[in-house]
Amino acid sequence: MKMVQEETRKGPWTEQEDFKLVSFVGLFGDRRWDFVAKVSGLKVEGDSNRTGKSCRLRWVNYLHPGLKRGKMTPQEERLVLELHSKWGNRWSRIARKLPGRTDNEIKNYWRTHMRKKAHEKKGAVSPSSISSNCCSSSSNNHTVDSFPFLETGEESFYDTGGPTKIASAKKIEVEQEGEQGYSMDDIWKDIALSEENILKPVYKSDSEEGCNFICPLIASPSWEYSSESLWMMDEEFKMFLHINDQFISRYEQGSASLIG
DNA sequence: AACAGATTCAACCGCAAGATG
DNA sequence: CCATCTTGCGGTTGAATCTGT
Repeated sequence: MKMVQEETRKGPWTEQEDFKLVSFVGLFGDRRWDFVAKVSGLKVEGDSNRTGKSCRLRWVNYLHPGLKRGKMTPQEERLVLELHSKWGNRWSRIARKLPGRTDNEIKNYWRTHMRKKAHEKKGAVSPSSISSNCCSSSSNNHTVDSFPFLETGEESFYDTGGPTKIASAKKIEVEQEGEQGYSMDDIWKDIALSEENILKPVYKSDSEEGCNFICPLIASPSWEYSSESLWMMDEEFKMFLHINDQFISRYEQGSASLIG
């Protein structure tokens, strides 16, 4: 209810901010965060509501279409333990091995895990660390070896081009609690629709299953870095802003009708 | 039902590395 | 080569939520 103070912390992101960010990342790709923050209006000149850094974080940890939500599976837990024993606190590196999970999430998980472990140790001293710990429960038929993506290179899941690969490795289901009036799923759908109507993008029609991954608005790798065409000049850019306004007003309508 | 303590998770910060001019 | 800017990473914080009493 009561939101965070506005002194140093900018506080939680609003749905509208999310929508703006998603829209502009779709247009410009998930690089150049400072630029995205500025053109989306999230970062106001002089004021610094949402820095590029902040936008990136929000995208990576929450808005990225490939994100899994919900609890870690026993297999994932085991993998985290395994990799952490190998690499230590290299969270981003570990996260690359767990498609759909972010370094932040893993980091948080680890903290929780360590706390639990510390508690357990209080009761019983068990040197049997990682592999025998937490996840060796009955349901755990998978071993680390069963993760096919372990064999692949360390392509970052955050890469916009990544989800396609991830989708083929593992179907990701996004759990929606349903408590949000306008979930990210809805936003993505909405964007996809808007896109069809307005932008006529290059669309991967063969990717039904991975609709969480392959949002048509996400800049495809093929043009993401072609800087000359991408980083357009004023007039063209104004066009984009105009289009985005349409997105936002569409969103606001939808949101308002849900909120009441 | 009410409270306290524990847990979860989104967000921020500082720093370092890489990119760019 | 150097200065500046941007991005990414790991650590930390604190509000929200859950759980036990």
